[in-house]
Amino acid sequence: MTATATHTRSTRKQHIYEAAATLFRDKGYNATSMRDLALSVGIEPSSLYSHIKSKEELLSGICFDCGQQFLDGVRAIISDQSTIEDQLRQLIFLHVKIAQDDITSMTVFNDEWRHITEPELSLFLRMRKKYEDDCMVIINSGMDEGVFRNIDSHVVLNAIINSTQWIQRSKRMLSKETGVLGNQISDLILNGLLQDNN
Amino acid sequence: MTATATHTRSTRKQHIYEAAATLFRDKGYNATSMRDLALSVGIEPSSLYSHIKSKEELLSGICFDCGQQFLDGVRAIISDQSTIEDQLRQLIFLHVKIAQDDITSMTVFNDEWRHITEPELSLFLRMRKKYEDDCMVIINSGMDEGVFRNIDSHVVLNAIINSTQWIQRSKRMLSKETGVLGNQISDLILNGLLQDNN
DNA sequence: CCTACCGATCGGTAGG
DNA sequence: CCTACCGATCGGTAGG
Repeated sequence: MTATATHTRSTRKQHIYEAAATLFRDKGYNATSMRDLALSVGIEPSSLYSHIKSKEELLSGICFDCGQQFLDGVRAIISDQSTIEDQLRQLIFLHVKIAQDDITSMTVFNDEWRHITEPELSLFLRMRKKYEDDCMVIINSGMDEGVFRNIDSHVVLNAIINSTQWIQRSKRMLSKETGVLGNQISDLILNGLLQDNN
Repeated sequence: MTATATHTRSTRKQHIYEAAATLFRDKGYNATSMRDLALSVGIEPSSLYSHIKSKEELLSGICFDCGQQFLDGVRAIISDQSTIEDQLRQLIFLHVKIAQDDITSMTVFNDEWRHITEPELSLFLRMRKKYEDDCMVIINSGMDEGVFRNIDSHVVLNAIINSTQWIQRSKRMLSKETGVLGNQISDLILNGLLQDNN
């Protein structure tokens, strides 16, 4: 629904966004120059400005798009009426899937968002907070129902979010099947590392 | 043991390193100018070069120091002869402690190391790899002994490393007592989120 | 530790 | 989409 949402971009604009996401991922936002980007797209640096307003617009556009993917995902999970354990599994799968499929957006979303400036920064942080709150609903429900143990919910939230964040940097994990990897991470978080001593 | 190890720095040099670590943490390496740093230290930009060789030296120095802390820590854990479960707990405590105590170095170590250039970059990556290998020794021993369940050890390693990484960005977690927070994270990773159904 | 200064590079604009 | 170009800022050096 944002002004820069994917489906409203022309093909060329889309191409520029994807090249920018790749460069931001590899070199970081500040280390990527508009000349780097132009070279990667195959036009002169000044020609970029026929398609985009500024370098900053690229960054915030990428971050908002990725954030929207997470928001849509968690809302679909909450509204479908599975068991709480299953919802937590789905939440982990959502993270694994986005990390594997949308690798350029994901790294920028995780690492480079802090270079967004106001007023977009506040909007972005609000979006991120809304997402975390939605995740918290699942975690807290599980504790209320007695399905989950009573651990500081912030610790749990961050364990989930961060246990999938490194995937994007590991070739080994990117090529792993989403279902297998998702189950391994879910299993670790839900059942723990210790062998059951029955 | 590195040439830039903390104990070999003069007080002024030390002051510059700490100011740099804080700025790199807050704005990122590329967005921090030597003029920013000079202002923070209270001298003219060019005067910085009486104490340090280059901006890059600051970055790699900070990263190597933090890496050394981790290496020393994990080696102490391995060489002391506790149970495997206890060693894993100590490993998580090590991460919590460094994240809470050495907050400026830690963020730079986690986020900004990729701006190190060769030949230091290779050295840094080798150091990081050595640390991960040491951690793997603990995880794999636990699985061999049958104490830990058989989960992809890379998944486990990253869950541990990343489950403590976010601490540095949370005021709430920085002010929490190390022992309490360390136990909560250890408990989650060792026993899982699910309530035992006895 | 300072003044003075350098070449390189930056994001972006004018005008077509 | 290009040529030509701008003011600002960068990391770093010379010389004292």
